[in-house]
Amino acid sequence: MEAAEEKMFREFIAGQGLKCTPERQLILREVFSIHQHFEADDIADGLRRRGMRVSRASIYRTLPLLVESGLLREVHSSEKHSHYEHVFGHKHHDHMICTRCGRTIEFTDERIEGLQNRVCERHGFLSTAHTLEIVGICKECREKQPGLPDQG
Amino acid sequence: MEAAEEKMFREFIAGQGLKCTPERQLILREVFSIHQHFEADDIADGLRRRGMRVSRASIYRTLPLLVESGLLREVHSSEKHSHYEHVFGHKHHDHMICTRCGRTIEFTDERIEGLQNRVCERHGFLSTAHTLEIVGICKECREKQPGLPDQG
DNA sequence: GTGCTTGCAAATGTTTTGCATCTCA
DNA sequence: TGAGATGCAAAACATTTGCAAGCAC
Repeated sequence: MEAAEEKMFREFIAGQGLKCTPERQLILREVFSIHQHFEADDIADGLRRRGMRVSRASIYRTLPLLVESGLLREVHSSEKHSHYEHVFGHKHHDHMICTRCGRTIEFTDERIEGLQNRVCERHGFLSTAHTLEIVGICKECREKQPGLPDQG
Repeated sequence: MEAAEEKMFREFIAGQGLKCTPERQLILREVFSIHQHFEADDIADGLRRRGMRVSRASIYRTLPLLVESGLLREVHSSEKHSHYEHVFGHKHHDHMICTRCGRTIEFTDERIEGLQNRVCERHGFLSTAHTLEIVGICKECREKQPGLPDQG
């Protein structure tokens, strides 16, 4: 049976008058087989490892489609190249990123979400997505290195 | 009289055992003469236009120093290359970015800030910075094109 | 004087694009 | 059958780096 994200993508593709090619399906499956943040090259590697050959160009052409369709979103503002994560099948969440160890901690806070909506309403802004990233030093790294300041 | 940001930078530079070169000062001044978001190339262009020659390499080497010193921060998660904005002399704020017209609306919400700090405390995370970007469609664009959904 | 900096040019790495060929709808 | 896709290789960019020469401290 077809995965729900494949159905969604298929519908999006059709709705745009585009075509559902085997390459796009392979990319989609690979994308949803990775349960963490990834970049274009991870998809290329993953497919190659399984012996499926899809050109980088197609990957770079497909990822924006997945973002447009709402299945993916871009994350990680400070990195040099684009990173993505699933949207579909994952509850919305935000990130805390540790600058010491690189760990990413996901969190959600309904009250923050609510206040964001209020801000949008106040400005007449129709929100389609948002990204909240807090960078700093995680608990483990702080414990490893005492003497760091308290909450800044 | 020397601008406050120059003094801060000078102190940071000295504190790191680095040197205060004319190139670094030119870059700093150019950075603080731009009152909007910018990228490395804008600095190169600006300096060139005024007949000051500083190599791109020096700009790329200096911007990270300005970020480290706390005078700049990186913004714009979805763009391909790094964008910056002043921190010094500007109250912290977040962004709403319109996908129709590209407009950036700055806002602050003390309650959101407060909740972010709470989340950090709860996770034992020491926050050094954060970025909140809401993307969507601004009031003006919505009014120009009725029929868009309400708050999504 | 020494070590950090600079500029240049070459290298790197990611993403985009032109084009001939192919294929889904 | 025709618009849209693909793969390839080249191009386009942004950013980094090695190195010799220069300059701040």
